[in-house]
Amino acid sequence: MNATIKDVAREANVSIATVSRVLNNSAVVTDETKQRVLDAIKKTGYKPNALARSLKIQKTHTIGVVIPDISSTFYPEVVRGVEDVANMYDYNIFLCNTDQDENKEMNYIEILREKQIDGLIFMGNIIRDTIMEVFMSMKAPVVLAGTQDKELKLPNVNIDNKKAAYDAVKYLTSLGHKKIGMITGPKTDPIGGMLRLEGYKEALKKAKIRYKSELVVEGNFKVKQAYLSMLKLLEQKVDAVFAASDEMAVAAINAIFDSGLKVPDDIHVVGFDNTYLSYMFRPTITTIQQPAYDIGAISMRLMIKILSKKPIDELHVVLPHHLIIRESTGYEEEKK
Amino acid sequence: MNATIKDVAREANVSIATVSRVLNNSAVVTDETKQRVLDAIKKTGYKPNALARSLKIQKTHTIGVVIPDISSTFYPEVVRGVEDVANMYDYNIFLCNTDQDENKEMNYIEILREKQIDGLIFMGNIIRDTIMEVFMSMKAPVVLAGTQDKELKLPNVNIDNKKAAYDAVKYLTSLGHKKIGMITGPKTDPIGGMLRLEGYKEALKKAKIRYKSELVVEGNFKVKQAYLSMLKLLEQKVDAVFAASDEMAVAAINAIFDSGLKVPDDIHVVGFDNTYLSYMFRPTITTIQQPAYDIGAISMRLMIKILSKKPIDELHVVLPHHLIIRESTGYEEEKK
DNA sequence: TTGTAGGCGTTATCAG
DNA sequence: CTGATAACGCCTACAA
Repeated sequence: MNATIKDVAREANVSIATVSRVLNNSAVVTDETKQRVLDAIKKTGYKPNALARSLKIQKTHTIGVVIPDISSTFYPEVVRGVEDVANMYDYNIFLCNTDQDENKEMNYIEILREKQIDGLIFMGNIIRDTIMEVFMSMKAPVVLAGTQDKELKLPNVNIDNKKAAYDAVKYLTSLGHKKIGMITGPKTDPIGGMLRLEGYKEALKKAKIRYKSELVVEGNFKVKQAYLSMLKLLEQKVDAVFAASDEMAVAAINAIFDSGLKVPDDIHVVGFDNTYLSYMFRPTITTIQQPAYDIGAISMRLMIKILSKKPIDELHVVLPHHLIIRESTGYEEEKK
Repeated sequence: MNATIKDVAREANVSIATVSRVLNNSAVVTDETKQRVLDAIKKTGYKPNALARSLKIQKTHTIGVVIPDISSTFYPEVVRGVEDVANMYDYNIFLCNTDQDENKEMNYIEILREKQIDGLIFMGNIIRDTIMEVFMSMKAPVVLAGTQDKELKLPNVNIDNKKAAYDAVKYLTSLGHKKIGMITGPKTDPIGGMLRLEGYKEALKKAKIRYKSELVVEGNFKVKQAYLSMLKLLEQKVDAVFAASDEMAVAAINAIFDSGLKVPDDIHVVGFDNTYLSYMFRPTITTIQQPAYDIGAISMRLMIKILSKKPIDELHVVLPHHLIIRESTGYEEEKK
């Protein structure tokens, strides 16, 4: 059995209150008794029980992190960002993978509430109404990372996805391309399916290119689907493609390559996310950099602020994105 | 304020004991009162407080997962494995990134103990003596995933790293290569630095090739270092290279390529881990598949068994590895 | 400066 | 079958 505060008290010949005091230096204790307590702690090998403490003070210093899938490309970075900042402020994180499954999401949120998390950082492309309801009724604050709810009621940190897509496609038009295809995320996804598509359309409009629906195919962020999507676009004889993720861009390039064409010689490709795939893959891929780590870190920072009830200047943080130009659009990189 | 068991009791006109009973159906309760309680729960929106419960029953249904870095290639998969199984058995996981830093490791383990985790799954190339000491003195069981302690005191799940390296290099010798280089992990790493090197040596011996120390360079699993290491090996005019990780293999290939040579035409390369880099990268990379997901999943399964005090047939699980032959050693893959 | 005692929200042991 | 009540380990007025 682990030693408790009682054991320490007995050992040091003081009351448990005194022990508690030196533990939290919440009040002045004589140097002498303090030392006795410290000795007793060492002697008994006492470790405070965070459960009991949390129960009493109504804080767990724990936050829940709900993500689609830690084994995908984007999320590990953001979780790392969350965790680093959390650690900095002595918070621990519960990690939950949902696969964007509604039941799992619900279930986890329920459990996290029961475990009395102090806050929740949520990721996932879509915020369902049912989930939104729970969020609004929770006492623990919620921060959305890399997503947003329709009405922007919840604090969130994101990039400007529409503008980012706009920048990507604009670059393509600036290169003189007229027939630009796009592989989007699922239609139901407000970000990868909608905002980025809007950016694409706007860039076309700006370049006075008429939008054609047959040049847009819906992907699901998976390699296989994207590969097939690209095959369809090839039938349309596109001369450039904007994919809503790097993974889909890679799949697209492989499809192009396997069809006997070359990137960037015959077709230009732009991805999204700047996952390390985009620079490890050859040709290296022009892409939009989303600051994954920062999205996580800033989300957690925002959470800390909310938890400490500090005044918050802005509940919706928009982080900068960058277009990174690489070989897949014909840029010659200098060798290291 | 959240409703507590008391509120429910009052609402249903029963004692808190009865409420607790229906909550856990730990004893028979009349259907009628049961219904009253259920109604009261719904009405009050009561959620049990897991903290209080855990404090009482001395179990948190939470396990700590300590890993080097969730944003690296290998660990996300294994964490996913852990989490899936944990979820299956209603456990939650605390995620902790250590960067293999001793202080961080110590610190996290301390905190996890205070938070009363039921078990700990630990990853990291090296098990320091100081850490080992803590492990032995903890009441929560520890499982090592993808690592092992020198004396094999702790339960662990791994592949046979020596045999795996042996298989990789043997394949290279079977291809007729005589001058085979190796980029290892850090020397202090018992697995990536030692076991895999041993396997390399043994395969050479088996092929009656004399071991030359100048053909072995120490890497640190990072891209940059490996790139430079490969440059050194090129001076030795190796005709094949075995890298202790895929990332290092990719770096090696890039170095070879940037030096004006080609893979597999001029030099063959074998990696380790079968991260998705190895099949997304072109040329695709021959590698050893380590079942990352399974390592995580089985570790957690082992943990569950230990926690439920079931008889355990084997405390050291060895999972199968596979040599996956791809383009980097001259294999012509069929196109999808 | 230190000690006493009540309570955080549960579960579990007794009686009844 | 149900209700008091004592823990679980800690914090914190309130007293002394």
